[in-house]
Formats: sequence, C-alpha cells, structure tokens
Amino acid sequence: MTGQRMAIFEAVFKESSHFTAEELLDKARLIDRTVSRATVYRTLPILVESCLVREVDIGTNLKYYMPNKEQGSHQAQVICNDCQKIFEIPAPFMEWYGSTVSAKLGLTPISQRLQVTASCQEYQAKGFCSKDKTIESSASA
Amino acid sequence: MTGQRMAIFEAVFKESSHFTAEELLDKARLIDRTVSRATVYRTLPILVESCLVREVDIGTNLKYYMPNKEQGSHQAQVICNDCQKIFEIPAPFMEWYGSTVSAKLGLTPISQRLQVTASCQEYQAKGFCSKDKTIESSASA
DNA sequence: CTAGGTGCAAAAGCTTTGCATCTAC
DNA sequence: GTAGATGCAAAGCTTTTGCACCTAG
Repeated sequence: MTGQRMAIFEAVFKESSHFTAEELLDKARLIDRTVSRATVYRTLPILVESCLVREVDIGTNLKYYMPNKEQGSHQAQVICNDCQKIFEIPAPFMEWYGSTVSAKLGLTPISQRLQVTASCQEYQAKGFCSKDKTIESSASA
Repeated sequence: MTGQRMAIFEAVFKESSHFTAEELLDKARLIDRTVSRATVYRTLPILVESCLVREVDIGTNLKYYMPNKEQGSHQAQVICNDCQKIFEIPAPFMEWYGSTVSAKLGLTPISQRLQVTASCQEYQAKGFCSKDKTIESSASA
C-alpha cells in the first residue's frame, strides 16, 4: 500500500461521477504530485477487480470509470449527445433479460450493458443544460 | 464509384457475420489487391451512413461492423467470452425502454445498445463450440 | 478538365510495457 | 533483504490525416 495508490484511491472517491484515466491522473497528482500515468493505468484494473470502481464503456475509444458507491450491479446508462453527460439509471429487469436470452443460447450471463444515446433539447435550444446527477435517481426501468 | 470501393462493397456483403476494419481490408484485397487501409477506413463511415453496414460496439478498443441485411434496427448482442462470437438478437422492446427512460430525463433517444457478456460452458468443457449463426434467429426478447 | 478518390507513410490518441530504481514491510 | 510498486520513455494498436498522384465521368 503505497502513497501513490492512496492518492489514487482518494481521488477516485472524491469523484462524484464518471471520469477517464487521464482525468484521474490529474486529480491524483493534486494529492500526490509524484503519481505517474503508468501507475494510474496499472491501478485502475485492480480497483475494478476489487469492485471499488466500475468500468463504463460507452462505445467511444475512451474508457470511463466511476466509483462504485453501493449501487446495485444492474445499471443502464443514458448518454447525452449534446451535453456530454452520462446518466446512470437502475435497470433491474436487465438481469431477467440476460438470463432469458443466454439460456436460449446455452450460455451463462456474466454481465450486461444497456445504453441509450439521446439528444438534449434544452441544450440545443439554450446552449446549456440544467440537468445534473440529482436527476439520475428519478428515472429507472 | 471506383474499383476499390466496389471491391470493399463486395467484400462486405460476402461477410456472413461481424468483422473488423482490418479483416475487411484483407478480404477486399483478395478481390482487388490495390485496396489500401486508408480507403477501407474512409469507406466504412460512408457505408454506415448509408445504412449498408451497421457498426457494433462491444466495448473493446476494436470496432466491429456487419452487413446490414434487412434486420430491424433494434438488435441486442450476446457476446461470448469463450468462443469469441457475437450473436445478434432481435430486441424490439428496447425502443420502449429508450423512450421511457429518455422521457423521464427530458431527452430524445437516438440509439440504444443492449449487450450481454456470457460464458460458454460447452467451450469450457470441450475446448470448442458448436454454436453458429443459425442460432441467432432462435432467441429474442 | 477537374472534383474527388487513392496510396503511402506519418501522426494521433489512448493504453501497455520493458527496465532500472525505489520502497514498504 | 526482497517482493513488488514506481517512473520514464518507448512501443503497441487501431484509426486518422497530409500530401502528391491518379482516375472516373
């Protein structure tokens, strides 16, 4: 348990939402200036393994991560094309979906992803977006 | 309409399943040896735009494509961790999901992805997998 | 003739890795 | 003392791009 890893842990849990490896590097360096890019990239998979961090793939070349704050494991994402936000939505029915379809194929489900890409009319009209993470908990399916 | 593009079109529609840009390059070169990597990468987005090819993102760094053979636009994928196959599954209810959740967030849905990662017991037990694309049409949700 | 397509090779962007050094225990 | 972590810089991999050339219409 080194100082660099502690700085990375701390930076991760200060994050309120999604972040990239590079953003995490910046934040961790504010805490411990000696944290290097390699250490961040080497530590992230460990955090994901231990379920402290969740990896969120939205189909870009960039990987996103988020602190895994006691949420159920079945989350869907709504990705806004305009305001560039990722909303996390509880999606309990996904478990049913995965087991149903996998069973028909003779496969055992490991994980599931459900993502909606959407556009934000408010952003398009006003040039800004008033939504924030507090909205996340108001929708689910 | 150049010879290289025709070779790429032809290679695309000879594909029965998912392929990567690099695989397409190889196949296209079998038809016209002068096809270059740049042309493949420049042509693929055009094919996607014109709905001749569908882009399938499974969260790896690699982009997959498949010929868009008259399937409904709402497809889910089951990705087998062991036999490395991607099964396409009709998922008509996804439309409902996207509009429901997006409406709650005040967003307009553009597209949706539903993907299940699964493991293949047959592959694990025998070291090979007998499933093939014919199975795809037997499951849906 | 010329707008646009092409090939080549270099660049870009994110992530991984080899290697020598360092450090927590 | 030593197993394992670290930093740096280089390499890897897929995709994109600048540029000069070529070609379809």
